[in-house]
Amino acid sequence: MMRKLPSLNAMRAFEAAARHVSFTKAADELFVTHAAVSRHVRDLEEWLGLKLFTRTGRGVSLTKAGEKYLLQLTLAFDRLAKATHDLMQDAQEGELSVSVEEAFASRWLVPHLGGFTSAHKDIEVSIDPDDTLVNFRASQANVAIRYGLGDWPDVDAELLVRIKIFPVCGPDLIKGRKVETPQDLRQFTLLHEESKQWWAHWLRAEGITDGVEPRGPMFQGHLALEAAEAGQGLALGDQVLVAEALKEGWLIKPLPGFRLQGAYYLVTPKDVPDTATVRAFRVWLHAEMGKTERWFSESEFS
Amino acid sequence: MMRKLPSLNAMRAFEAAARHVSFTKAADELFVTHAAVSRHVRDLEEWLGLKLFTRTGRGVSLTKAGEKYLLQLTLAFDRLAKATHDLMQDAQEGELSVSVEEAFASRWLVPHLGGFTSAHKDIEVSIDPDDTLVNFRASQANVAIRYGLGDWPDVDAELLVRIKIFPVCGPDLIKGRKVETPQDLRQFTLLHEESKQWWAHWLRAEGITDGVEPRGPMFQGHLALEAAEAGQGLALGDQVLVAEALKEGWLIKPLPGFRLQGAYYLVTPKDVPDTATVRAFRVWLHAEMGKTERWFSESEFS
DNA sequence: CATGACATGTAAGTTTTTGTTACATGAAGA
DNA sequence: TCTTCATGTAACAAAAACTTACATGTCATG
Repeated sequence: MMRKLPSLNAMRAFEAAARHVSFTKAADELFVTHAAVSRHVRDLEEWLGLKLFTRTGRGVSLTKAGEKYLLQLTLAFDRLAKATHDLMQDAQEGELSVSVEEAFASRWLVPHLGGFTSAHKDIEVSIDPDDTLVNFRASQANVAIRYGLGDWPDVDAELLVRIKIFPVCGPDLIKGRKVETPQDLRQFTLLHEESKQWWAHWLRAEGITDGVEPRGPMFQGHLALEAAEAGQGLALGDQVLVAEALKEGWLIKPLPGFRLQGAYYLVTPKDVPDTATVRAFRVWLHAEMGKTERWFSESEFS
Repeated sequence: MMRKLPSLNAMRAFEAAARHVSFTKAADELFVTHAAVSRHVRDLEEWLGLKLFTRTGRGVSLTKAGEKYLLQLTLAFDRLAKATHDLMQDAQEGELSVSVEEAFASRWLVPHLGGFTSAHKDIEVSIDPDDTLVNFRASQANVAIRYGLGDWPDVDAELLVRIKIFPVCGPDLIKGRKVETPQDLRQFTLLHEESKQWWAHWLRAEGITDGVEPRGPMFQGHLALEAAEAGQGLALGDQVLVAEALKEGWLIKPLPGFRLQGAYYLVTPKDVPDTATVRAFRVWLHAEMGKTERWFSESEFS
């Protein structure tokens, strides 16, 4: 597919001059001097080997060839301009792709997202579950929500909420049993999540050095929490991920927890300004997360 | 009509890269290095504020936005290429506009042109009668045929035929009268052409200093010759313009003439190479003019 | 697993294109 | 005839485009 094309800028200058039948008006439209337009048209005529304008000392008129060319060039440049405008319009208003951990997706984002989509009917949100930090260069995601310290390289990260972790389990698991101290967990199965070694942290924070084994079944993503809801043991959850389950009574919080250094962050490509869509999502996310936090701090689980 | 457009070259580079899904192949097609393509695509993505490709370390794949954009850009660039190609094709093969003096047009070119057009059915010839030397900048003419010394500025001029002028008149004008010396013209009306003061030249060349008035009715273009054919007097003609009339007997040549310094030239814009059409016309013109010259030199009128 | 091949990314420097400025020319109108 | 309007051109300046050299990452192969 070899296209033989003259200078595209010269073609553009010709098209404007031909449309206006005036080099001066074309220059105004293109924000250059008339001399630039004159130069471009001359160069184009030379390249083509034929005359596009006849000159009359005080202006120009189109040759027949020039008229034919104008018609086609206008159509082509219109198409380029429309395609470009539509593309940017879509990006502004159309699609938002969110990269997020599986657990966060299913336990917080999906249950809450209805509020965002109903308030922004023109935005189509797609959720890209990914337990690794998004590589914005290799992904279509516009934003990511990620647990961590926020110090990832080459991205901008804005803190959403600091995390507290605590044991949770199904309400039937400890019915009729005494669970008042961390030592009381000895009799139960501790459910672990693969990517977060939080049980060891919790036990250490509670001063437990022996008697309670920090080992147990290993689950991917939010499956540890689902196993806990199914009565298979105790898992460690954070207030964001278990808020709904606590609210509904699927999980209870038998013992206190502690605040982690980590937090959830909204992550965007480094130094890339928000599109309107990303901006809207960012604003909504802060507000909605604020609601979850307020609920939790005012609840019996706090 | 303000179109907001990114760098056209960047769009072109993107389109090629997207079509090939390869920066390297696009670079090959555009005769640049991969680095230039990479730079253009990066700049375009930045301008648009969205990603057109996802990068995978060993190559690229198109985003959905990139796919949409490719579709439109291919259509637009195809149109630009086709319009350009068609235009040059037409110029090569389609149309020839010849600027020529009225007399030459009606007395030589039109009667002979059928040979050219029947041998080149794809070329549409238009004749632009103009008694002044063509200004190629302000005219649609590709070529001109012009009498003169060939030293006009800013054009290329190629000699076609040197001119001889001599008196001609209708066959009935001198019937029963003696016309053997220039002095014998005293009894007749001398018909003048406005732009060429040839009678004075002819009389001087014949050594006539008195007795024959170099004044008479003044005609535009070839009208002096037509008046001569109509029996209104004697006109001075050249072998090219009067060949047909002598051949047909509409004019006779009662007295000899002499060779002028001037000639007919084929005139083209300066330093502009022939298109195929102009080339074909040039070749034909030389051949056809050669025929006229041969006929004249072998005839009783030479 | 190491290495080579393949492909894109980037910065600095070079080349080309594009644009500006100043002056020139020609046509139209008062 | 003079002024206004519009395009043309050459020389110079600025910006865009391109190249070179080096870097990084992925994939395939031995």
